[in-house]
Amino acid sequence: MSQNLPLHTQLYDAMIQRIRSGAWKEGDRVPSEKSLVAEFGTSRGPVRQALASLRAEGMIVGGRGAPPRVQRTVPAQSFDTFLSFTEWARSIDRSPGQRVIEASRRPATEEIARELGIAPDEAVVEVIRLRLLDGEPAMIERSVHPFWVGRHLLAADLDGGSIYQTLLALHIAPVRARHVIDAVAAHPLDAEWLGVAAGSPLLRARRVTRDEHGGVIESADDRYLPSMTTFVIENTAEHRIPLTREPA
Amino acid sequence: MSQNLPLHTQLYDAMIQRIRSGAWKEGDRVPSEKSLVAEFGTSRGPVRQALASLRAEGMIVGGRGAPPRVQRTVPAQSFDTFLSFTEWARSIDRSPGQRVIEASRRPATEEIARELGIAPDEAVVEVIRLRLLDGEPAMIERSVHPFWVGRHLLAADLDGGSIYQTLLALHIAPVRARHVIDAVAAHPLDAEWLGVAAGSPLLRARRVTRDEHGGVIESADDRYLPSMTTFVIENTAEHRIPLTREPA
DNA sequence: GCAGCGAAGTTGTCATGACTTCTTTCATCG
DNA sequence: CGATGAAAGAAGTCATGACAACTTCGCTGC
Repeated sequence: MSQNLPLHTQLYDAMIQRIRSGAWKEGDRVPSEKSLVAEFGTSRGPVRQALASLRAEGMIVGGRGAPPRVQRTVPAQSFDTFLSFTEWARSIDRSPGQRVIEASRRPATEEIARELGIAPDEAVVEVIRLRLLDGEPAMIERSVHPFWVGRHLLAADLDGGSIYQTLLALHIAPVRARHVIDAVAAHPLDAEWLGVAAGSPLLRARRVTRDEHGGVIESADDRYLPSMTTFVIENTAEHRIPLTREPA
Repeated sequence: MSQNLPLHTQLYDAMIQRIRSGAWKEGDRVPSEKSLVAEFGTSRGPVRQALASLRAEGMIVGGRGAPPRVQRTVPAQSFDTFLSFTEWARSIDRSPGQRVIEASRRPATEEIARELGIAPDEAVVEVIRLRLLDGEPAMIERSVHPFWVGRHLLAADLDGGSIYQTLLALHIAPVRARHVIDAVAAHPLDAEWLGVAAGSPLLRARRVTRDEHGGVIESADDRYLPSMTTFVIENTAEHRIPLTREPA
């Protein structure tokens, strides 16, 4: 499969494989570093680096004199999966669906210009979509893109494909995102699309996605039906994660 | 201050200090590993380990041929700060407050028994508190503890101290937590305490906290006023974090 | 003045060896 | 038979040395 990857990456992949395949079961002790070194024929460095990666994801815990144990067999969702509704739905074996409510080009308001890091009145492209999970409404996604990104979307087949996939094909790759999560009451229009009463509580995730140079690719406002979707975060005393509780 | 800590920990602390003090400014290049090695008089290992920790927290980015840059000067909130309302409020320079609405001992319902990993009808202690930020209502916290934990709380000065601090003093230390985040409509009672209309959207975080042995210390249901508090998460393509979007 | 190229510097990766600290296990003693 | 303690095993920590891959910057030629 992959021959030119660093050793520690190959080891990591091999270990993930064993955990997923059940060769290393949940609660099991992982083989000792010494035996792993012997098996893979490397030095201790790469082995420890691979184990450290697993540990950082919470796949294994413990150690300090004793071999670590397998903690979780389900890995944290990758960046892709967390950013793309389509990828996510597929990863949990649900069929994604969507209805484009609006796709328009317009000048940026002052607020949007600030969020996207562009000048006011520069053109932006706004896409509003209703997202479905197994045919049922799950969330409303409102995303605003600067024109250099958005122009590709106006031309694309929004009903069929995923925005994320479309952009990837154009080598516009998101590498960093910041999510602000809170709750809002459903606007009458949102409520109609989602099939709930106006004023119902919705879980809102506002997202700013950036490319490798720090340029903003999109500013999105996702409103989930809490009965369909939740966010789950795990936290340990050892590992700080980029999660903060902030005053509004 | 600390003399017996591992070298890489000391280096990490020193670097954090420099970032916070502004010696290393945001956007700056971090000194090269070679110069850090020379300055601290260690080998490259501990230096790289310290840098790796900073990187895992998103404090520095880049590298690969070029010295890394300082990305963020505000560290991710520590486990303590994220778990304890009191600690959190203090860390953002707001004064925490609270009113105990209820503190009671009762037999566990089936659902609560399952969450806490105890037998149904075993005793549990439930504490319901209104939490204030600068005197204003910010959230309602409902926490349920197994009796071996809760009995200390019934005896403690709940109005004055923090549950977290109380438990720490008893060597009951949370080390792992799982948060499920969604949105709910305010119950009439909650609404009254929080000073909003019944049915208003609230940001709900359900939390299960465990000790080092995996035993459940508390199962909590926090309901935040979205106008007072939000959760912020940062995500990069390189680092997976224990964050998932899940179907409800 | 600008583009392209090459050298130097820096980080990524890996091996080896050694010591410390903690856990586990097992044998021994009460 | 249980508790205690010693020994063995394992992970944590650190140093040293080396090479590869990448970035940056200055120099040269156009």
